[in-house]
Amino acid sequence: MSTPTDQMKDIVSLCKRRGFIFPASDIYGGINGFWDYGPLGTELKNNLRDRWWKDMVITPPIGPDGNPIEIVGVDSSIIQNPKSWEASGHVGGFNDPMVDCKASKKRYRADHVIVYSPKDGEGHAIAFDKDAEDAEIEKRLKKLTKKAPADFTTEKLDQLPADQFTNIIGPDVKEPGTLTEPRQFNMMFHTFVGATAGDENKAYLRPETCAGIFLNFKNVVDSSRVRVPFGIAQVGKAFRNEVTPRNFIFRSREFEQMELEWFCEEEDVPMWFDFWVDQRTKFWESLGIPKSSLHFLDVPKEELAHYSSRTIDVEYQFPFAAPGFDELEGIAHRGCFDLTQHQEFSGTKLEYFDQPNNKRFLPHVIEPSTGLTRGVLALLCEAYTVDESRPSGVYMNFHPSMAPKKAAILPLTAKEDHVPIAQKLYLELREQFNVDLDIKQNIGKRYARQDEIGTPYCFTIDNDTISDQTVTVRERNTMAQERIHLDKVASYLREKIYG
RNA sequence: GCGGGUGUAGUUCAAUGGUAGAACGGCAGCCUUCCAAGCUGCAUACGUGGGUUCGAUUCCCAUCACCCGCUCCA
Repeated sequence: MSTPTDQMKDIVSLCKRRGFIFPASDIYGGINGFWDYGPLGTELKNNLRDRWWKDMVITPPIGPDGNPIEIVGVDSSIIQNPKSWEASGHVGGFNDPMVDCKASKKRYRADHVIVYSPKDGEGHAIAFDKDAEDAEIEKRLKKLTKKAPADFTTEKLDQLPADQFTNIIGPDVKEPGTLTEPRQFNMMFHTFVGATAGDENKAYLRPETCAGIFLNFKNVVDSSRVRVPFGIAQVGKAFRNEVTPRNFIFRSREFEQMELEWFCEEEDVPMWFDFWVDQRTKFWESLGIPKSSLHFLDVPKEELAHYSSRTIDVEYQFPFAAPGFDELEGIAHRGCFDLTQHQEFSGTKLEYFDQPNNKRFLPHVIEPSTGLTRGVLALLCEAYTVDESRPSGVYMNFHPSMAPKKAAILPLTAKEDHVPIAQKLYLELREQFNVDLDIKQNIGKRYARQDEIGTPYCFTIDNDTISDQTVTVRERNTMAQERIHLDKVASYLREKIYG
């Protein structure tokens, strides 16, 4: 019986064996939280990225009014003026000092620990979690110090100097001195702009791509003739110093996002929100992710990010999450938080002027934001199909439009008669499709190899090809074969991939 | 960051205090008219760094990476 863990291991090793994904810096022993994309993984990732870009920017969906909606793209810098991250809330929210307790092995946010210090300076100070009940506090204080709450002053732990920590009894222990010094956990990678390193030229690698969209909102409006409602799309790398990178490329420290910021009027938010949830669902389904593998989580109010009043997470049933789901995409109503913040911090007016109605306002934003690299992982997991009955034992059931290789051209033998025809077909097809020409070894071995990298079609040239100009098409999932004319191969492929 | 586990070829595994084998995969060739056939040959590994030892892939320590459980995931 194959467990979800086994399945992830199998997927990871197939990815390495066939050149989808490698550990980054592999020959140096790797580096935690980073992965490299090999020849096939790069094709797969590009296919997903290009399809998203096409669906957003080149052929955006038809809106509720029957007309195509308007979306333009940008490609912003990974490093921006550091003030932009103060405005977005990342500098404040991403830098929480944490303390560890050596005895209880627990970790606390320093500002979430309340310390009761005795007013008379006698005895130990007692620490509590910020959510501790009054009765519980009173009881524990009495037990440990025989004093009442009124005999103490209270402060947050991050307000106290670290040299006093030796006198503090941690929230989950009975002896003092088990709390470590507060440590900064910088979720944002930082770097320095220019040759000298110092606080005055400190900068950050973006922890999300969307900020670059908001920073360019005015430039796009001024230069592109877009009118609300409209969207700005961006694909790019983002970086987060995750505490625990886990689950292959699911949570890595360098990853890639595909984000759309949809700017609309506040009163239209509910309509557009539903519109985008629907559109994004259709997107994943069209790539071969069945609705049954997806789950839609209306994020509870208390778990919403600081900027959002409503978020729906589109979750996928990753093997490591089974029987649960984990986040693939988030569709968030960000209100006008970002434009408001950037307007305030930058001092630049970002209001949109609606000329026909002669009004100025900050548009509200719906943000469908998905991890490109998480999407790749979902495609890999979904495609991975065990089939003991075939030589490879497994095949990758990629949707033809996502498959790294669309077809393989295989001369049945390496004899002189078959190879030239195969080469000619290959040279024709590669102008339109990413295809392989594979001449060596027996045909079964070559089919098996293509199965394992998820190539949906193989065209085989045999003696009949010489006499009647037909080739065998071998379909990956069914292994069924049919003959079609050489002239029809390109249109056949086009129909299967895009039709 | 904590606790537990693992680390031998590209992959999956084996053996061993006296420097390593297999299967599959890869490459080259023979043979092949449709699913890893058969035959021949070739290449490739003890994560890294210390220590113990005459000698370490094996024992010990550290480190790194991966997996599981916590923690974290704005």
